[in-house]
Amino acid sequence: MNNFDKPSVLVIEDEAPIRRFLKLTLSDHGYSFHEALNAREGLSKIASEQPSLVILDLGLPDMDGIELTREIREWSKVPIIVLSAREQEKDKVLALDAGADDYLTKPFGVQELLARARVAIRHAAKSPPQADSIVTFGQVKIDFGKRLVTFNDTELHLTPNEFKLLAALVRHAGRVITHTQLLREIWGSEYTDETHYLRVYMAQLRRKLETDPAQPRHLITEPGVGYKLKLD
Amino acid sequence: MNNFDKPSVLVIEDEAPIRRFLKLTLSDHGYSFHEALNAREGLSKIASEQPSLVILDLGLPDMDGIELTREIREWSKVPIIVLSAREQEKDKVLALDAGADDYLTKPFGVQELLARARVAIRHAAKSPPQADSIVTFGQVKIDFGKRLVTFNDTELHLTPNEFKLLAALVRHAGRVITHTQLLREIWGSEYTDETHYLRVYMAQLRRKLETDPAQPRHLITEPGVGYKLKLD
DNA sequence: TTTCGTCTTTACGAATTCTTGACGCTTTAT
DNA sequence: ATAAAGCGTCAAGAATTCGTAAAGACGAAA
Repeated sequence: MNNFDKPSVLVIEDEAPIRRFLKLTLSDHGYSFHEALNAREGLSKIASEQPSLVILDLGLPDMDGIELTREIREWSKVPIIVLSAREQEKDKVLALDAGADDYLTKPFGVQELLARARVAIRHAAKSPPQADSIVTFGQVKIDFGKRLVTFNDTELHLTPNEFKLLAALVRHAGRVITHTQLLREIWGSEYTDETHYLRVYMAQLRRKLETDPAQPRHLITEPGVGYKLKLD
Repeated sequence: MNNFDKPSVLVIEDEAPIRRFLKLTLSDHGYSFHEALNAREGLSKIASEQPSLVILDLGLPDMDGIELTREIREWSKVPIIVLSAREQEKDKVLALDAGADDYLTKPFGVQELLARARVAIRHAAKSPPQADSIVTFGQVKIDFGKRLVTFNDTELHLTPNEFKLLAALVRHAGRVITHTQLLREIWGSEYTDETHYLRVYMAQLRRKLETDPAQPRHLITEPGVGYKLKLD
């Protein structure tokens, strides 16, 4: 659902090693990662994070995984991939019929999981020709699905870094994001000291998106801390 | 697609015993059954029978199953479940990225196959009906049914790769598609670094489809990201 | 075998984007 | 008040990415 730039995955898994493993592989492959340690937390995070995919371990402490699948399906269409140690056919049939979209037996291969994740997300993207997630502020409109930004309804061009920065700001709209956090999200964690980059790119964004770049109304500096995007 | 009475399944499989076995089980479980013994026959029966699901064996005599999957996906969204004796992860990834919706290793359980068939058909039921097979932009007209492209009403010839690239662009018309995504859809997931392929084929497409190839109005470059097709 | 069409690979100039440093302004600390 | 630090702006050179043509590789058909 979160159409900004990266697809996001919610992993519901109580075993820490597998969770860590999934976090690494998924983050490495361009997914933003969220986690829940039990069914209850999983349900609430599906609602709050709106992930584009749920990966769900059947053996959770507080609720049967099949039951959880059914609960999710009562109100959400988010793709679900079930992981399980159980290889019996009966389990697979139950999970799939409960509403799961795929079923993988542990141990599974990373590449296969990633490929099946792509299939699940591809399905979801095609389903209802859902409206793109569009964010507006001032005279600016951002269509993340089309990667299109308009100012006063005239299309304008953003470079990759400009767009990534804008996306990061939108992702955390309304709140302050620290320099470190922004640099990590856009350039990677080796660049957390290059606050210089932010100054240059914020200036470029303001020049393109603000009516008066010298008096920004939306791309706000939080001195000594970071930046924030004011919507409205 | 045949939503009226029974869902129909097309099995593309050269080994007679498996074919017979599938025929029995599927018929027993309320599916109407069609069969094809090779890839060529499979392609033509998908067009003529419009099945609601294709079950496809990778080891066909006349064409690589992965390639067949990709060919089907150029013009059809019918759900595809791949059967294979090969359990290697690489094969699964290739098939799934080529457009298959699921992958089962032989020997497989009947109940599991049936459950996965239900999932596939459930997905298809949710997605919107087949997209229009004729697309126009500028002076270009594309008829996907006939695999025919005209410029100013004069027919012009596209090579297989040119056509695949164009089809991928049309499939995502209006939005930016990343290099990785295009390469994955056209050449497969092992080619995601060969961005130079895109450059030469985009150039060839522009030469054939744009009035002024140096100033493209429809086949647009998004520097550092990918390409997009602007209709209108 | 040759021929033909297509695909793959290479090379290089052109275009775009990124990085870097300089400079001046403002705010904060001393 | 002065110094120091943080910020905004600009622009030049570096680095990357693109477009294009053309040559070699490959396979199918004659």
